[in-house]
Amino acid sequence: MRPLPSILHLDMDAFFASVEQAAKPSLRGKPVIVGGLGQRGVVSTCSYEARVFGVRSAMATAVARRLCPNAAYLWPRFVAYREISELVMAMLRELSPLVEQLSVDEAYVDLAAGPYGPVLAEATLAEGVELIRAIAEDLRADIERATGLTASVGAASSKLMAKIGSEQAKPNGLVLVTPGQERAVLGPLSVRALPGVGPATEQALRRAGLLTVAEVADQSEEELVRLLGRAHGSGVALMARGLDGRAVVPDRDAKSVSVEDTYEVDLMERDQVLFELDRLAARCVRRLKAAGRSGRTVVIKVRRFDFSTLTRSETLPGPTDDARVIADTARRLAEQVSLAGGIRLLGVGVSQLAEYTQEDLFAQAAAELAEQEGEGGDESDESDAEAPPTAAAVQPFREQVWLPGQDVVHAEHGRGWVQGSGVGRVTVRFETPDSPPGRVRTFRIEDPALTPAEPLPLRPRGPSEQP
DNA sequence: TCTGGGGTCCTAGGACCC
DNA sequence: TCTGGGGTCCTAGGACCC
Repeated sequence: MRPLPSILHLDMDAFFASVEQAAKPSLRGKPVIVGGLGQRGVVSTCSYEARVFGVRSAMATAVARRLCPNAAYLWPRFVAYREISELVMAMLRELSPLVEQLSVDEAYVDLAAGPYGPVLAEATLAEGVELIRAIAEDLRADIERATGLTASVGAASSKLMAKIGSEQAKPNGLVLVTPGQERAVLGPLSVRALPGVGPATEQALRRAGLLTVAEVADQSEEELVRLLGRAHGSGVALMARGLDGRAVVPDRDAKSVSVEDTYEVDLMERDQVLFELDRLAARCVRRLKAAGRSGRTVVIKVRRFDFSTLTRSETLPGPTDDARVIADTARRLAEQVSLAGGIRLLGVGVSQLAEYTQEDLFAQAAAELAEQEGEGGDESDESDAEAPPTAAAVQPFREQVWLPGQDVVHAEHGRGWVQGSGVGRVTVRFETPDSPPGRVRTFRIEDPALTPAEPLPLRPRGPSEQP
């Protein structure tokens, strides 16, 4: 393992909720809960003020509402989060070309591969540690200046310890694990602190009387393989001893693309299921094409009323990105599944992805052209006739839907966000990232003066607003 | 109070081939 | 007439992560 703690793990603090507080001045210092707000929604992220009430990520929103009825409940604004994420990731890339992004708000950075690498290579342990500490603190300060958001950072000689470090640093902190201190830091922690140890592994270890990382580290690898299986057992054995030689690898190509929907009311009818599979297949194909990929294996996912979940898959002779082919395969797979009791969730995915090279694109375009010219309108007419009625055909004029948290602009009152809506009214708070907390006004939902808007960039907070 | 949506990796059994 | 081992691919399910 490397002699200096030159791997950083950066994690934005309560990311979605913090973005909302930065964008919406009236929510600063208040409990904010971001997630699905429907009957079957779950919490994505909640602010630290909400955590005091026991609210947690992945909790049913219905539970959160009982624990913290006075919080602000907001739908996620992914466009805004992605913009800020790109800003932060660009800052990380200035420290090293080796940036491995784990999610929208989390990444590893290998400082040894960047501009500080040569200096670090010459440094003593004490010098190196101080330089890395300074780099990490500068980074956190830069991120806060640029976005108004705080991040926590762990620095260590391995990914494992850097991640443990950032977890311990939260919120708004830095923890640097000095090389050699790994086992001392890990030992007292719960086994759950190890990445890859979830509820099932925790239970398996608990049945063997192992609760802490130190207790796991005292077991032989053979014993852990016996308890947890080949790959997982040896992985846990190494991690518990603080051993982790994994390299920081900049982002790999995706191996699958999938989309899924949980329905507010369980689907009972076969026709409904087939219709939804068509929509999901179309969405999946849009994402596939946007990524310039095609796939060979089509998977459907079905979750029943009782939460039991199954998948069915079929591997095609060659890769495709054709919506018709994928939808037809999904429908065929659905015929193998009983609908009794109702369907809560449907998903469509594609794996065994292939790169769509230029050649493939031309080949495919030529094939499509030949198909259209050769076969005429017959085939497409037929498949259109078989297609179920679309939502638009059934309900051509959908009302404007106003989601809590959504950005809007009013012709007279300017920029604001939707605080809530119901019974034909929508309530808007008029404020922007750099305004003081704003006033609330209520409109008819079809008020033509009110329209959806793009998110505003976050501005750094002025000194007077610093806590 | 009731469980999202997007992924990754691993395991195991059966088919098929040599 | 009975009996092989190994490798690869496909399918299904499960654990885990954010």
